Amino acid sequence: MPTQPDAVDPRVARTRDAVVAAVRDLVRTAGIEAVTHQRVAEAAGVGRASVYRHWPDRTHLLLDALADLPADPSERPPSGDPVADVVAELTRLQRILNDSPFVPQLAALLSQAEADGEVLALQQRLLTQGTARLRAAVELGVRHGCFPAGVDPGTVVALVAGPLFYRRLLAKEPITDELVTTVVERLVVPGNGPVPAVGERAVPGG
Amino acid sequence: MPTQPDAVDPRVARTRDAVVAAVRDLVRTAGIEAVTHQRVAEAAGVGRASVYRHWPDRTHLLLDALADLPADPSERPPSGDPVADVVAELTRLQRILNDSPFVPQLAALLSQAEADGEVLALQQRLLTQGTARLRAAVELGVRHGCFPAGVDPGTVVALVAGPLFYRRLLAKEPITDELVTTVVERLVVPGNGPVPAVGERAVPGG
DNA sequence: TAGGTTGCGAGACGATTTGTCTCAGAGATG
DNA sequence: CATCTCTGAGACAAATCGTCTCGCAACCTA
Repeated sequence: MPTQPDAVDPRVARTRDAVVAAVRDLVRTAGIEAVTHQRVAEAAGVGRASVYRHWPDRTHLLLDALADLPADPSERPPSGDPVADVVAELTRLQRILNDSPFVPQLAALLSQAEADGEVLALQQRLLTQGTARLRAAVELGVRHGCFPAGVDPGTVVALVAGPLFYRRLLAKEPITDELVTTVVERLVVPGNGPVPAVGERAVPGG
Repeated sequence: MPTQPDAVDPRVARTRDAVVAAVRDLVRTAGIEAVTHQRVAEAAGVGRASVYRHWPDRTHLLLDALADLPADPSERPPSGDPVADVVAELTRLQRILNDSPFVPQLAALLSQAEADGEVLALQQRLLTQGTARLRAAVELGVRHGCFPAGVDPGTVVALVAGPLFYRRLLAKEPITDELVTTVVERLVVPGNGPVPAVGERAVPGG
């Protein structure tokens, strides 16, 4: 009978944190292959039985470690200007994707989702919640006429977010300001809203 | 001393083909995790020792199985019209990505590439050769003024190919003609070239 | 067709890994 | 302080890994 619903034995929290951190580390440095109860236990400085106790199989080990999107300290409420909000969201995505530890986790997640239903569900949930604000800004922009009408918002999201993921996941290059700028420039209906500079207007023209 | 440099013992070819097919099957149906010398041997109907003989480790097993991009029967030489060529390439990419067996392989490749240098090299090579014609069309289009000037061709490639990969790899939805059309519409400099309808340009009669 | 070569499947083998279990002790709770 | 509960250590069987050997059949060459 727990005195408080949220009360967690500090020992449990300790092992949990150590293990999750170790799994993330392993995914980043040695690939998803390396995630094994044994190796995780060693890396976390934790008994092997303790790992089995809390995570009966690899999937749950990965689920817990990949479940959190990296927190973004610079989150701001939507400004109401669709273009500015899309730029803000893309810049946020740029920062997250350029942050190196995240990419191997993402790749592992995608790969694992292809074969594991539970991981697939997690991946879809993360994608939905990660692109929620981008989608909101896009829908607003379509209504305001800043973005082309008659196009499925989901298509627009793919249109603007896709290039960033491509750069980082496929081409394995950092996402430049130029890419973000170009993506938005290409999207905005001409004459229907200036494209604000990303940071300091990265590329002045040529 | 082989009489001919290309002469391959039929027995070797037989096991090789069976094993490569089995690995592809395993990646598709059970995930990259399932790719084990043992399971591959069983699935291929081949002795375990034979698998070890030709593929000393998992990496080489995966390399050989993932090395080939799916052949595209409808490859046509570039028409010289940049817009038409970009559409043709994107349609080709659309077909390849919508072909389900390929996506799990791709996801596995990306994930593995994060931790394995050899796989990374292969992935980069495949990407380069897979987007070569798209890049050529893009560069031509930039020179002709159909596409915005002053933009890095690599950026443009990310711009048009990214959304397709996003749709399939992240959103896990099939790539619609609408997406392809919108991607190209958004790219072409207004008034500098009509966007051909995707449906009409795709496989004739198909 | 005959003879030497070579890859094959089968399986033995020790080492390692996996998943489960027990147990004593440290740490948390009240 | 007394009572739980989680932990680390390690035992244990089962499964897997990587290597090896062997006899056989398929292959190539003459």
